[in-house]
Amino acid sequence: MAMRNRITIHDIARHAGVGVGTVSRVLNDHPNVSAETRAAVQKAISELGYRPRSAAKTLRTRKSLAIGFITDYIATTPFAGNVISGAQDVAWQYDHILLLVNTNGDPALEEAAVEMMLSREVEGIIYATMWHRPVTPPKNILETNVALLDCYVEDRSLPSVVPDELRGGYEATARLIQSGHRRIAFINHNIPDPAQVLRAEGYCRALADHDITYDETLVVQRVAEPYGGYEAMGRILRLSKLPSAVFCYNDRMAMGAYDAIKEHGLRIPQDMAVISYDNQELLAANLHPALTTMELPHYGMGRWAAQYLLGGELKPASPPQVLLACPLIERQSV
Amino acid sequence: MAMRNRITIHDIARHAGVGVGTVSRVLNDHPNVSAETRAAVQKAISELGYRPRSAAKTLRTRKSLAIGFITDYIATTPFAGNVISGAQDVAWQYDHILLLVNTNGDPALEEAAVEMMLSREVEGIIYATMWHRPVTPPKNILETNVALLDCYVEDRSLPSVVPDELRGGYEATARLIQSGHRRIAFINHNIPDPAQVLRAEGYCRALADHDITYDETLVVQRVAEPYGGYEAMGRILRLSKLPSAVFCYNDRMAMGAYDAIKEHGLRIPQDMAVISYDNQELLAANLHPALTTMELPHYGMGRWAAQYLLGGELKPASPPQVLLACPLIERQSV
DNA sequence: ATAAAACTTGGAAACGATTCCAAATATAGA
DNA sequence: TCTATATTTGGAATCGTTTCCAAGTTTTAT
Repeated sequence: MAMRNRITIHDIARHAGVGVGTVSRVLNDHPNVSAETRAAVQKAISELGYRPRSAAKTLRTRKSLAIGFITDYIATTPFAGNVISGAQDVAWQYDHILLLVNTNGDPALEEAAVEMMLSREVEGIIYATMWHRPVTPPKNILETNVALLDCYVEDRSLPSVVPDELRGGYEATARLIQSGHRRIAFINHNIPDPAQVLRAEGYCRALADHDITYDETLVVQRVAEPYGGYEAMGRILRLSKLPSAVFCYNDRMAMGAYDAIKEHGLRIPQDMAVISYDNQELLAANLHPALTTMELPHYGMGRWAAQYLLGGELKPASPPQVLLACPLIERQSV
Repeated sequence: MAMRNRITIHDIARHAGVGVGTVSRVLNDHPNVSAETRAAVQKAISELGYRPRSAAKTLRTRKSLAIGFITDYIATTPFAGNVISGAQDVAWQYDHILLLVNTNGDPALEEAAVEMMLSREVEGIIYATMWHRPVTPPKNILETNVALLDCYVEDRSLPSVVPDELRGGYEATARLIQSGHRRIAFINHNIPDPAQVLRAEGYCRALADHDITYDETLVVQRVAEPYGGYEAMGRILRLSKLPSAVFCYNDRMAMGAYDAIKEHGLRIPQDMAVISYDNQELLAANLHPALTTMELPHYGMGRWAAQYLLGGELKPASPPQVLLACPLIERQSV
């Protein structure tokens, strides 16, 4: 293998009887090359099996046709593939490639990764986290363009794309109300993070908009795992006046809630409707009944970030803070 | 942002009062540079904020310090992160970066991706699939080093790393036998693929090694989804002589089997032990009881592939076909 | 037919590193 | 002290493109 390809643009030029400038011109299809010349060069290229050396091009043009992608916990989440896929799809569309580094959240590694990417003169860097939160990226990242994905900096000084949690919380709740539910419980995460507070806010606003008074006994917070959901639901089911629906912070908690509901002898959705957040296919589609849930726009965020970096629009003075909608995935639990 | 860094090795040389060769030498810590000179150069480097242009280095040395990573369905599987993480960890250790392209199985895109990577003079390419199967990679991939990951070519002409399905099937079955089970059902996928046939083979051998006669009524094949597992288990539970344990093709089928077992009024593991394959955390850890399963060595395959490409050992004449063990993850279902 | 404008073309210079060679300097051995 | 050897050093050549300029050719307008 690896038979080294030593053919250069000069060989092509000689073989086609033209100058190197001309070869370069046809390679980059510049105008102002006569049809015959172009054909001759094309022929030489295919005859000699020429392959351009991208390092030489990058050196001369200062464009690497690459964007960096730095992420934290890629291995521990099923969402990673979607965001990478989104970024990759648009990168490819612009003839760019993704330089990927996974850091496991190690700041030293992050900084080294950025340094490596700067050396490679990337067009920009996507800094992605696997759950929505504020971050402080290494400062050297400011030497190129950045797009924060599923995260943001507190002072909003960097462009960012995150899920529209508030609207998601609102719409989930509204969906329940629309089905006739008036007494709706909310099982939330017990640690404040953007998703936690914004979904709660959405829940409240939806209630208010439909003249349902907020009942604090209906919202209970636990750890965001199935057993947390189970506990929370258990508590709710001990209430004297039961709700007819529940909105869960995520699919994992909903999974636990399912168990509690079933153990309590209630049917889903007839006796208790359930809606949740994340759309972890594996889980949501396979629970009984299948779980209705708000999807996190991972693919879309990937696309947005790459598009922002490569789209070439002037970067506005104040960095955009984009919220992407979380589509409702209807299944059987409502 | 993007304040262009125009400092080169020549600026450093001038500022430090040395020649460019010397600067290069300290940059690559070659021996034969006096301590004072080295210090002076280091000083100049940090004073001027020099950052090497990797394109120039690559052009001259023909080493890009990068490896390609081509994969098919990255978005649709929760395993993608693990294999990328494995590859990335060793790539980084060798100061290399991953160039990632996701192709969704499109052969034209695959070929274009390889071409791009060849232009970039990668050290080698990892060609990874998301489920174990034979493949035929684009021919141009042969112009560099390749490592096939979770796949192989029929004629075994390319190095490959895959899970040791046979041994996994054997050990899963043996684990059940070790717990005293003698009548063991096997719910398998209904489409022959390497995992399907090899796990079945492992099951058979384990039985044979423990003098249990193979009973074909105990093995039933269905689609590899929860409902397939449910159907299969239903069929098994209608047998006049019930097994006391079942080995499932994957966690998803096991999920369906759980439902059937519970509906039939049996307890897991007391009345029916369950073991399966894949270790999809999200599922396996959250079923009740938590599922004992064989883990697919995704991280390990990622490491192996990158190590093979970068390790620098002479490539043996006959390409290695590596089998990686699938560790048993003990939970509560056996 | 001629001048002006528009296309084509060749090839030198540049991008920024590494590598090699020859020269300069230091060290050791006698 | 002087030569032989080892260590340091500077700088030209090189990697393979793109870009620019000047020159040559064609087309158009008058």
